[in-house]
Amino acid sequence: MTRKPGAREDALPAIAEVFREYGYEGASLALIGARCGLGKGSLYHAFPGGKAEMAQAVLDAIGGWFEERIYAPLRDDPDPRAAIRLMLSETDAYFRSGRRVCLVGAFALTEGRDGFADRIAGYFRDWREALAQALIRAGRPAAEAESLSEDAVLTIQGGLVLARALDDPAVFGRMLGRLEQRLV
Amino acid sequence: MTRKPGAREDALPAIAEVFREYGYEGASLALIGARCGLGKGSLYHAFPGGKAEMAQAVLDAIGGWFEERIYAPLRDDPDPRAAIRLMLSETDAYFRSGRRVCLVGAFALTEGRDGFADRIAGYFRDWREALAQALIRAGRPAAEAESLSEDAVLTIQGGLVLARALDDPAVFGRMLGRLEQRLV
DNA sequence: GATGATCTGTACCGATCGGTACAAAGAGCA
DNA sequence: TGCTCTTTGTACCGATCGGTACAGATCATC
Repeated sequence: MTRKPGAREDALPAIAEVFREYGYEGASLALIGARCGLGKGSLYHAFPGGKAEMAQAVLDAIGGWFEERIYAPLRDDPDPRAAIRLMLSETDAYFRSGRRVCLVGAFALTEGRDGFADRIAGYFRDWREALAQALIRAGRPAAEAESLSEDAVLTIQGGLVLARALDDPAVFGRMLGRLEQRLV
Repeated sequence: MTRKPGAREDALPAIAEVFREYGYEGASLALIGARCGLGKGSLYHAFPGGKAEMAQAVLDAIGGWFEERIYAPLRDDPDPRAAIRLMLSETDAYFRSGRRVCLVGAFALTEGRDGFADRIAGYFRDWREALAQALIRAGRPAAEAESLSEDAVLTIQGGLVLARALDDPAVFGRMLGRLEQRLV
């Protein structure tokens, strides 16, 4: 009888997009409801914890997506170089070649004291560790892999900030190109 | 008779800090007033345009600081390598070695449609251009200078995001170290 | 001290915030 | 068709939002 889990998953992408565009504070429930075509009743039925639960669910969904599509191959793919190239192409696709902003990064800059800090830190920590592992498996010394992976994760975030700030998505593409040279 | 300009300048650092911590939407006038010890009356006397004017004034102040301390030396210092090292040390100091967040970057991720977009874009464009000029004067080919300067500006922003997300300021220091290797 | 302009604290405005209450609507089962 | 439980829209809550009005405090000047 319970369609609840389905409704939750259906609404998540729209909610994520609102958070992405307006930030946590700027994303009002009225806006969220309008964007995913749900009244407050439905919204609070799917997310009894309100706005905070919506944000946590969105962060979890994003974390799950990256874990499955990027981190897991980075750790497990028998060809680590292929996994790294996959990471770059999936990253390019996910962020729409720089036209989309990283919600986790945006939350990191403004929020943090709302119980999101753990998820935010985990997202970046997992990314860095998975990439470091792939680099080591590709034959890099451990110290170099640590440094390179931190640099890569941070560079992607910076690329998103700058592409958005200059309103020039091409920044993101050029950054990915340089990253590929450094990584493979 | 008019102490207005003085009061404005005095309040700006506190206002900037509130915007830095809470973002534009999250920074309420009550919070701003409390933080700089000014009532709404004084606040609106100094900034008749309200919150938006406060934000613009803060962005202008930040832009002016960087112009004077970083961009101008980058363009004019007879020793471009020294100017680049100065940029790195001033950047480290300004962002408190990664403990402070870049307000311009934070605004770039969430806002933009409030008339701040020009100032935000200008801040990064000026930085990139000034650094490219220094690199060219230091003997780099133009194409390489363009690429390196874009990479540097974006890397600094990424370092701030990651340091904040992981709650680990050391990320910022390591990033500056790598940047110095690439630039000089 | 008196005067006139500047500055500031307080009260208040309508709008909107996140969140709750609840009754009507919808869906499965008999 | 009745019955039950889930789902939804709407009205509403107190709190707070950004912003305004304005009276009283403060100050320079004479």
